[in-house]
Parts: sequence; C-alpha cells; structure tokens
Amino acid sequence: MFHETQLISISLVLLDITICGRMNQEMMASLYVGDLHPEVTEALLAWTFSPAGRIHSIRLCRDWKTRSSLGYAFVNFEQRADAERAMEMFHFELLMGRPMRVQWSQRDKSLRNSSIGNLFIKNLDKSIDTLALFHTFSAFGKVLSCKVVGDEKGSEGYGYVHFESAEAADFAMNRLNGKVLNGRKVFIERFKSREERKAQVGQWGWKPVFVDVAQQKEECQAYPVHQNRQRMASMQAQNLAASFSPSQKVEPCLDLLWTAQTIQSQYVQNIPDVVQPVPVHQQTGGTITSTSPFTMFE
DNA sequence: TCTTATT
Repeated sequence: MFHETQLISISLVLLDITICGRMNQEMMASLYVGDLHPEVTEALLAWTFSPAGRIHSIRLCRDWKTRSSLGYAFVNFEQRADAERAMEMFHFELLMGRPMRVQWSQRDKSLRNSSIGNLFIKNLDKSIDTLALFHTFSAFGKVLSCKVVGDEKGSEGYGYVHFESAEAADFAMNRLNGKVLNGRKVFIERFKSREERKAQVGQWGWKPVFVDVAQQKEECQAYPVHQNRQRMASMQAQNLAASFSPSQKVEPCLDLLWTAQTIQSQYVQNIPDVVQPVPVHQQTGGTITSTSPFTMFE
C-alpha cells in the first residue's frame, strides 16, 4: 500500500508531532486563576493577562448546564517565563474589584489538597487583607496560596496561608503566633480539614473561645502592598506623601513589595516585641535602608 | 470562623 520511503516519512512526521507535543507540554505554563468575579469573561482574562506574553489558551470554567462562571480559570502561556511574569504582575491584582489568586496549575488533586505547610490564621484585624497577609507571611518562606476570607466585602477575620514546606509554616507559626498584628493578637494553627475538626470537637465536646487581647506588648504591622501600587503612584504624583504625619496608620509602599519577597531569613529570626510602622513620608521615593518588614520602635 | 481546581 505505502512505499517504504513514504512509511519512513509518515513515521518521521508522527515522531515530530510526538516530540512537539512533549515540547509544548514542557514549555507551556499553566496558571490557575481563582477567586474571580462571576462576571469575568474569557475575553477580559485575555485582555488582562496578554501584557505578560503570548497566551496559548484560556479556559474559564463554567457550570456545564447554566454556563455561569465557576470563578476560576486556567490561563496557559506558550512560554514559562511569560507565565512567571504574569504571576508577578497579576497575583492579587484587582479584576472587577476582586483580588485574583494566581497560582501554578497543580493538576494533582492530592498534592493540591495536602495540608502540609498549611496554616489557619484567626482573629485577624479587619485592616489585614489578602495582600497584607501574603506579604507578611512571605517573609518566612514561599507561599503557595493565601487568602483572607471575605476579603473584597470586608475581612471576616480569618484566613489561610499555605507554604511550600512544613518547615516554613512552622517557622512562621512559631514567630508570629500570639503577636499583635495591626492591633489584634493573631492566633495561628496548622490547618485542619473538616474531618479532623469534627473529630476534635467530638473529642472535647466544646468549641474553643478566643479573646481579642488588647495588651500591645508584642506588636507587628501587616503590610498590604501590591494592591496599592497605583494608589502609591498617584499619591507620589500628587506630591501628597509629605502631608502624611508619622502618627497616621502606615500605608504600604513599593519598597516593601520588593522587600517581602526578597527578605532574608535572618531578619525574621528576631522580630522585635514592639514594632512600629515607618511613616509614609519616609518610605516614598527614598532608598531602601532596611529589608525587614518589621521596624523597631524606639 | 479551618479554602482552593472540570483544561
């Protein structure tokens, strides 16, 4: 039927397709984008993410019957470097008023649902949003996932930080548990699944009660940073920075965005008992004098 | 008060 040379060339074509398929899989980089506003469309996602690089495809997951958005999507880039850039550019950026959670796509459900390195944080001050939590905890290790529940509508006072490693999670828990963050003493525990939690309640028969301790012996400041790039930029443009008095609540700045991601662990070994935010007018437009998100109170 | 995901 086929001449020998034809068979060889067909095989080569198949081999080529196989290799390209593999290559594409390796090269392609898939991002999971969660916490999307229900009105966000594929087109809006494409428009939003395209500045990062060439997008291979976008899959916004919808209810198969109603076609309404399920609030998450996969944005697939042709190049891994572009996906990395997209994550840097858009992680927790607001889209239709909601901070997007941008993570590497993890297709393995068991890995996704692993509670190793996962922390539950409660009694959070309302001023601490997902970004503040993310930047504060990023000082202790690589954060895979982070969320303040109810963020866009107003914090419900608790959230999650999932670290890449159990060590980083323990490190953060040991260092920050019981610290006063923005005026409230935070409680940090390892995350427990619903089943674990149920078992625990059954064992003790009562619900734990926690109290907001007003004593400000150990106080830290959580920094919402990334979200405020535009606000900071416009503030600087309007030259308003100088009008902020040191007594005002700290506002985030660009320097701290950079800081939190590159912080050395030596700086978080010794979190001072009393810390005070750096006044805004000292932060803007200046050089970085400290790489710690915690500032000593003199 | 203990998340998240159907390419």
